[in-house]
Amino acid sequence: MNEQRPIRAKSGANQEGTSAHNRRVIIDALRVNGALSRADLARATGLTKQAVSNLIETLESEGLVASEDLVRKGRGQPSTPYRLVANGAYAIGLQIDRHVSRVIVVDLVGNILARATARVPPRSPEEGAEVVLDLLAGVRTEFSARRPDAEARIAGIGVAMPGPFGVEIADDSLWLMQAWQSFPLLDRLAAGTGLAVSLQNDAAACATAERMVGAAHGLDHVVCIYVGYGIGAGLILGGELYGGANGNAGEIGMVLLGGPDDPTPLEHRASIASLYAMVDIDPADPGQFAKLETLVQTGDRRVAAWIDRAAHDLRLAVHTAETLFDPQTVILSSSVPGSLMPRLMAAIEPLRPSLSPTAGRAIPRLRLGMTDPWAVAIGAAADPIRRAFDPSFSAILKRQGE
Amino acid sequence: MNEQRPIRAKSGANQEGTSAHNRRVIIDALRVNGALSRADLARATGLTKQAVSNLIETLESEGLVASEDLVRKGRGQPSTPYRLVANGAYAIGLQIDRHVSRVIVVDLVGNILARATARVPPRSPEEGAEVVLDLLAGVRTEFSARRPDAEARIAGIGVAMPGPFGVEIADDSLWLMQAWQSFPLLDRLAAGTGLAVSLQNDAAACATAERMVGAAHGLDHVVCIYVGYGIGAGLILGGELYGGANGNAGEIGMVLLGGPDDPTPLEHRASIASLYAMVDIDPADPGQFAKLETLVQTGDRRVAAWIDRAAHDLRLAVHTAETLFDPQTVILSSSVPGSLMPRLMAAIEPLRPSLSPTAGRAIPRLRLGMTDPWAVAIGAAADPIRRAFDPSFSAILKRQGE
DNA sequence: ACGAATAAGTCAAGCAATTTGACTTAATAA
DNA sequence: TTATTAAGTCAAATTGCTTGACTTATTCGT
Repeated sequence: MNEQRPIRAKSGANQEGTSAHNRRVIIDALRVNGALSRADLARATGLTKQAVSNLIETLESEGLVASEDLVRKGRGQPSTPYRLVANGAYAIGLQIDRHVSRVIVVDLVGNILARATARVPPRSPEEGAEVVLDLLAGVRTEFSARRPDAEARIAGIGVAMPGPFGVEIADDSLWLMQAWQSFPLLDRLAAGTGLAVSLQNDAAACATAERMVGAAHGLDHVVCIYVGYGIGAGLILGGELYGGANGNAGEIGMVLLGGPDDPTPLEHRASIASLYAMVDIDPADPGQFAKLETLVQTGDRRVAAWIDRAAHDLRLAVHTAETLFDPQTVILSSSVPGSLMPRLMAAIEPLRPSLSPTAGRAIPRLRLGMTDPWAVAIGAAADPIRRAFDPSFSAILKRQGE
Repeated sequence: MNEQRPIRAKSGANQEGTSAHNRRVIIDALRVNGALSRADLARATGLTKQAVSNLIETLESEGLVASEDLVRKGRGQPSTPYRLVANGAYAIGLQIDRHVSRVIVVDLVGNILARATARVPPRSPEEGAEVVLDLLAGVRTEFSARRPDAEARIAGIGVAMPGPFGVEIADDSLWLMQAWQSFPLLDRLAAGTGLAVSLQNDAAACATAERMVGAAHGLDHVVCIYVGYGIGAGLILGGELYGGANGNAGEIGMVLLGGPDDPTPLEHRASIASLYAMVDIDPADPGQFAKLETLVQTGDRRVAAWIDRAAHDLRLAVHTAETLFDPQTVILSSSVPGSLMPRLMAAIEPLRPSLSPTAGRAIPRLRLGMTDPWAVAIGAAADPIRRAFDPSFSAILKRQGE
């Protein structure tokens, strides 16, 4: 009769958790608002002046915030604004894409301090891991030389890879990524560097980047569509990145569009993979973006056709995202620099009417985010910072676990 | 130069919040697991034995939990399990649908204690409000007579209406609901009853019901598709109901399906409204479900055709929901009793392959939830209980606001 | 030029709630 | 019969927010 069914329960909280949360709330407020006085912070967070003072004192002693010049504004004692210290923390981002790996180092505010690229040897995650570790070591050495004693301030390594994770798909273009996924890369990286390592899909990384330094700055309900070699969406719901039950939420590339009898995944029409296939660009070619830009600028018919079809499908995808997530805005980000994405944006407009309010909006329904090969790497690097410094439910609780 | 841009910040937390959270965590654990000892609770929540003991003591003195008989299991002192007391709290649910209003009273555990129905006079929310208030008063009187001194234990009134909210839609079938929405019903109810009143859309209410006593019990990532007169989805993401930026998240009825050139909203094919239009049933007819059941049982061709088309679209909708939300399961609930929904379920299967894992699942990808005209009313009533007793991020924070 | 008003920020005691570690109680296993 | 194991209590310690009085610095009004 001794049923051994595990007991399911949420985690409790204690003072330590509230304190940690309040710390994060202050850091978040400073990131979103730039510089604030203790009194401002107290009003904005609902904490007492005293509680804020204590926290600011700690944060200042840790080198995470610093005061600026006194500000006189009307009657009363002048206030002392505080601001995040850029080099209060660093993080490393590692993007493993289908044809290239990128490593980047950013600071607490999102400034890029170092970066490096390597081509991933195909058909062998083992070899690839070596390459990636070398790359990391190189960047770290370079970074450490420029900023001595900053090593201790590295919050961790964020890894971003194309999703979905843990799914067996009969799509030949994905086999390489699956090999990477089944390879214990995270453990290897953690062992090889001594840092905390976390994994997310590339679209989620991009959303994190947009939230920290981009078009989603300060917003709490955002769908960030990322057009990379594939296509996916990063979800910020209620102020937190949402990953779903298995970390695969937002895999918009697999959403089926088109006729009821022959639905095709969005990814087949609106990914860079599909564009490259049409214009015969090798995705492993380092000069790919220059070549593409030339085609775009010269008005290549195939590019125009791709834009048309992708825009058509994306218009529907934006509508679906608005309908299901009811976000403040939808962001269109991409790994492709240059004029392709602005043109794609223009082709998507005008949007279909949806339940998204149109009157009196402060933010447009659709905004262009980063168009940068480094977007995902930046987001990957932003992830350890987000984990360490952003307010979140799980950060209050005793037993962590996102 | 005095920029008056408002400062944006999240809310801080304090001890009161942690304590409130821990209370909720314990209630939640008891709801999900049935009965647990203090030691069990301590292990499951991560709190210390002592903290749990203190909380249990309070909860017991408030009449929210009660001890059961000692349990001897192996060595050591026997444990005293505690269980939620059903009549520790009550809540009132009010569903305002297009042709009918329903009021229901439930207890903390979800038992139904009283209910009543009224036809809503069309074309006049003012009159309707009177009817609804009368209905409420009647039910409350009846309830109070049966359970004296329970009045003080009513957690509030949950109101559920078809969404979307705050949107101007040029759809003649919705004008009545819009009139209701623009009418200050909540204030009127609060003033007329002296209770806290909250509003949500019907699909969200249904999801709340499924989570409290139905197919989503104990799950934290669920999409609950509700087939009512219209169709919508209630979203439970990360253990909390998700409403989006404007409370309209999950309006799956407005998702466009079908050919790229003539996309039609899901609602046009997979709502009971569309079925009734095909089989000439009056949605205001009290005998509607009996009539429909007869048609279903006798194998009416029109019903079969509706099932076919609805199942086709729903198969796609389930796929989209799985792809975008990555839930543990999708639930199909409905206001229609009888054999229609089981048949619709059967027609939807087999599901399209998606990124939702298939191997080693404990829960099926798609489950049938409630098929009950009272489903939404039950969920509406569950909402005040959820607000008062379920753990949530906002419940920890100083300044509430979901 | 001066006092009143206003606002930022500090000080020190108070308080609420969890934690800690020792202790008591009650059962089973050897 | 005794050792072991586990539930639960007791009381002091600790943490971190709150409270209310106080200090400091500036502008406004006369």
